[in-house]
Amino acid sequence: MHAATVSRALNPATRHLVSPETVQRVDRVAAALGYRVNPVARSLKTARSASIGLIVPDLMNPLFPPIVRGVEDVLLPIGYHAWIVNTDNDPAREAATVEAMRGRNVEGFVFATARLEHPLIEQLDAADVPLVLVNRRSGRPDIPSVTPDDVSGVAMAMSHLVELGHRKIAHLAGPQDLSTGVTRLRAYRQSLEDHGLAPAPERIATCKEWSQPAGAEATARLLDSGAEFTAILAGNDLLALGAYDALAQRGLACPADVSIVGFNDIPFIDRVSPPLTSVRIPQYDIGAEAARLLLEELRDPGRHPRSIILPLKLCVRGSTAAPRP
Amino acid sequence: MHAATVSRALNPATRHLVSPETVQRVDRVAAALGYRVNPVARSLKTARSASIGLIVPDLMNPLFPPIVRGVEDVLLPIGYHAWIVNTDNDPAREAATVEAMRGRNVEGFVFATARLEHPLIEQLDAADVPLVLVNRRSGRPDIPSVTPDDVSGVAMAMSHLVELGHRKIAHLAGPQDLSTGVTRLRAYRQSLEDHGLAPAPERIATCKEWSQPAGAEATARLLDSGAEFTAILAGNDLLALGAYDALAQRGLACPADVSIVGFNDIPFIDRVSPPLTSVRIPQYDIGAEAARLLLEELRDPGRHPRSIILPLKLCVRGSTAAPRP
DNA sequence: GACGCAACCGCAATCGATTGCGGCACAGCA
DNA sequence: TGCTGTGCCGCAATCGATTGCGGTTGCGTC
Repeated sequence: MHAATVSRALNPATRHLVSPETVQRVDRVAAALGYRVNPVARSLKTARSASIGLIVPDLMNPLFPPIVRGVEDVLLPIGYHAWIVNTDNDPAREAATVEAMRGRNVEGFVFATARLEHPLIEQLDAADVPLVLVNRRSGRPDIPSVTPDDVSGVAMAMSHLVELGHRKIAHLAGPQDLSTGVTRLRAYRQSLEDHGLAPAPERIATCKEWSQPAGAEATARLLDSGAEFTAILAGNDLLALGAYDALAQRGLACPADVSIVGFNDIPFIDRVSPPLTSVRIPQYDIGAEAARLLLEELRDPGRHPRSIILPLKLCVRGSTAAPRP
Repeated sequence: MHAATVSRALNPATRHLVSPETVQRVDRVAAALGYRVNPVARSLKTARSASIGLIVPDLMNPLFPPIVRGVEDVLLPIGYHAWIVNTDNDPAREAATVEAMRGRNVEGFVFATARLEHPLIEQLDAADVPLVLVNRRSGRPDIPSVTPDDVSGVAMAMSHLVELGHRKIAHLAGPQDLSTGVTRLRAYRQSLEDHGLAPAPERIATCKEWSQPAGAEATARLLDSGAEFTAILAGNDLLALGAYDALAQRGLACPADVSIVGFNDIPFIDRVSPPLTSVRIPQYDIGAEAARLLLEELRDPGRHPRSIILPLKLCVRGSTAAPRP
């Protein structure tokens, strides 16, 4: 019994090259010996690994764990594994990680860290490395991605505020080097126009990062500038929490003085005080769809790249109310 | 120039076997060619991999991401990688994962999933696989672990309640197949005794899992049973949130009617209403210490196993107050 | 009975490193 | 001059699989 025959018998793809009796014999002996193929040796020979890299900026941001779960739940049943790493938004750390993963023959990547300008991603794409972006996109629209329908989400949030009677709506814009930040800001402007409201640049405050302190700082800036507004559309939930802080510090009440809408609907955000009205993003589905997309790419490398946009839902809670008359 | 020489020149541990001039020449050429050693080939030959496995029950539980970060931040600077997987508390999934990781030559494990009875962990330990348990321990005290000082934590929480004037204190106990659940329950009983309070079994409700619904269900059981209490010591924050729900459903107010103390101090728990008084666990440090412990084991396999207990801190917030007179 | 065709299996090369051992050169010493 | 010791380096085996190619076997056909 030669090793080559055993190899063929054990591999479903080559099993037909071996007689059924031999296959059976191999199976029996393998089971008896507790034999397992060595993935490292296999990977060395085949340059594959049954695993993909999952690049996340920071797992401590509650937005990402559900995405991770979505990816895992699609991959594990078919014997694939996801290799997860945090980058802390540090390009050097990201590059080192990607390098290490490529050296270990990962078959593709899911990136949750895309920036509009992202040389590493463009370089991988140019090298025909299968990859899918999640949540955020890069500036290159031809790279496959799975993202929320930010435009509709903002539109829903804005309509909600307008219906409540708000006319002066401020926006805490996210980082403008990220697609989410840019898209939501643009959608905010568009939405103002759609509702016949005048644009008011002084009601827009940009945050350098998606964090609570950044949100607080930006809100404080708005308040200090003397801009008038009765509601805030926050670029995401963390910024909204920061807005809570800034308002509280000024003795302003939410929603009595200012209504706030968040974005993402992260876990537990329905438990804060007041419960945050937020646009729910199907985080788990984003991860799952990304994994499926990547698997398609792996199976059929020449395929036309495809991107997916997932629908959102507005969750109305206690942070929004009609403005003071 | 033979491959063997190059190998030796590139490896810091064997570099002294090669003349300095040759080392320099190799370095130059390697840099010029952009040559990287192939980790897969190296791993096949050496049976090492510069990576460890990190087994987590569920990343969506906010307790775990900081632990993951702690582990990563210690490993990455020295060129090691952590390979993270969720098990969903499913032993089969855990076993499959561990199997896959061992096949890929991970050098050790950090387990955040330990149960008191845990055949897989005992089996790995018996096979001299380096491993460290975090957050929870197994029934075998000789297996290295990094855990919070649950006993002191419970004592602090209980003292806080007693000082406020509470005498009838209930406990939402966690799963009794987990060390954390058992230890905290025991510490609760001990603490009653220390304060000269009579034990009251009817004030203890056990939860099958660390989840919000389980906490709500257990609290409802306590309320339905007619047991008297003015405060609840919850086994962890999720159970405490569940208690919030159950109280609210009965029209009871926290802390006016019932004070609640949580455990873990997960992110954002200071933002719920009312902000939860909770025992803070140094999650990041747990992860970091575990990684350091594991690295020690790898460097010096014969070493005497060591466990670490980290101190806790009580964060007093709005969910605790003096009982109604 | 000779031939052709499949089906099946084994040989040996290959993936890219690591490492024990032996050989060679050169220096030091008698 | 000859011998020993040391420092470098290369040979070849090895890790454990995969795979192109060629050889063997068995069977059907003329």
